Amino acid sequence: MTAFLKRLIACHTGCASTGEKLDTKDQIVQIATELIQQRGYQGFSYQDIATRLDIKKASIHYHFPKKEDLGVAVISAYYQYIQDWIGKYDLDKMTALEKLEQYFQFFAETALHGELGCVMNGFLAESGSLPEVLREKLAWFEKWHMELVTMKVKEGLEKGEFKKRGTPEEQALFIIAAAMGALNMAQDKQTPGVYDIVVRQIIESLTC
Amino acid sequence: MTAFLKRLIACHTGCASTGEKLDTKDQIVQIATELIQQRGYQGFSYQDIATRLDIKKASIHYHFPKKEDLGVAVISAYYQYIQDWIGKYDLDKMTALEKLEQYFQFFAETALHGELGCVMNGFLAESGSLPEVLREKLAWFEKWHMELVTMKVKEGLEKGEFKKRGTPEEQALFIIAAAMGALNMAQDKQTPGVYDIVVRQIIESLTC
DNA sequence: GTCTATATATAGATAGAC
DNA sequence: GTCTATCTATATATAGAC
Repeated sequence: MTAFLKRLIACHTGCASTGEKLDTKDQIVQIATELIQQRGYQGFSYQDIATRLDIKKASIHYHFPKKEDLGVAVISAYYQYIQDWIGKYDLDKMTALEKLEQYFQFFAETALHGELGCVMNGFLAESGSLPEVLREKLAWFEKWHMELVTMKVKEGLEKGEFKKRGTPEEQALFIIAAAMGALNMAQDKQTPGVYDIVVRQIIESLTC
Repeated sequence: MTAFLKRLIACHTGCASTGEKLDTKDQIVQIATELIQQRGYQGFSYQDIATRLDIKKASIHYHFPKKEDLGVAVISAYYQYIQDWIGKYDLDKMTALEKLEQYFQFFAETALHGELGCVMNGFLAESGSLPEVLREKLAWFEKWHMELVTMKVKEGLEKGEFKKRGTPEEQALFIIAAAMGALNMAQDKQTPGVYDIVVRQIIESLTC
């Protein structure tokens, strides 16, 4: 497990006892991530973070002069987090389906299995009022995200594990949309286990 | 076409020429809906609406004393809008698939086929900071939404139009998640036609 | 029903001391 | 790197005149 992952999980589970000391800058990114998942980008303030860390707002401006700098850092960290997660596995020994299941799993863990929303949704839902630099970073992430899933779909099709429906890109789009939508729905706590249910439906529709 | 639908579309297409005069209260709800789709609930202010209508903030407070009152009204209007839409059709003569396609179509129209995001996502993505009354209204809407789609799935299963995968509720959850996710993804303008692509994938996975 | 005026709180951000 | 102090803008909301 990578350092950032440890930190993210440590924070999500109560900010305690990983034995690893975090510097303030990382802690800020970590807390901002969580707040964006709960409230969206505009829904958190430097004061919220300052209160949690028991420091002052001005200290946060030292690390991230503008709020959009922090927003960009959150997306970068999230990207790195996923890359690290993937790096943990021996991809050569896995089937395409196992790789896709792994994808669903880390997607779920970043949201604590529905306790929090999808990080990207916290930005996307407000994209009409996001600063340009954030919209660009968001587009950059989503492009990479699409490529990641498209690769997995292509592999599954080549190996005959997945059923072909439209182009691989279209199937990837469908997978991402369903997974993101499920994480978002999980937030209103109406249907426990939405995410797992939706993931099972996606896999079934891909394989049989 | 119902009055509200006319109004909503009129607003979305430039607030002009339906021949129908709207009262201020309806116009406020209309504009708030659009702003929530673009920026989320916290992303718009009474000032934004006042500027568009060329009135003062205080006038909006007359109609909706608190912002959460306006938020609740937006959800109610959206519910009514969908009900009215459904009422336009002769449901007896339609197949289950046609009914589902109709559902996807009005879902798309409320978001101008991807020009705007999903109304509910504008709330859901920020649910961690929503006033209690709004969270309740949101849950009420989503419960109804689920029942609506579940009914359509059940009908399709009974008629043999849809393939069974898990329970009808699980299939409905999957359909809603994918559709909502697609509308949200459409906002970053990266992949033109995401919504239509995803809808086609959903239908294919249901029927073959 | 809309206005002016105002209250109060909080936002993002900067300057400069330690 | 964190602090105090402060600036400026804007948010939600209310009171009372027209």
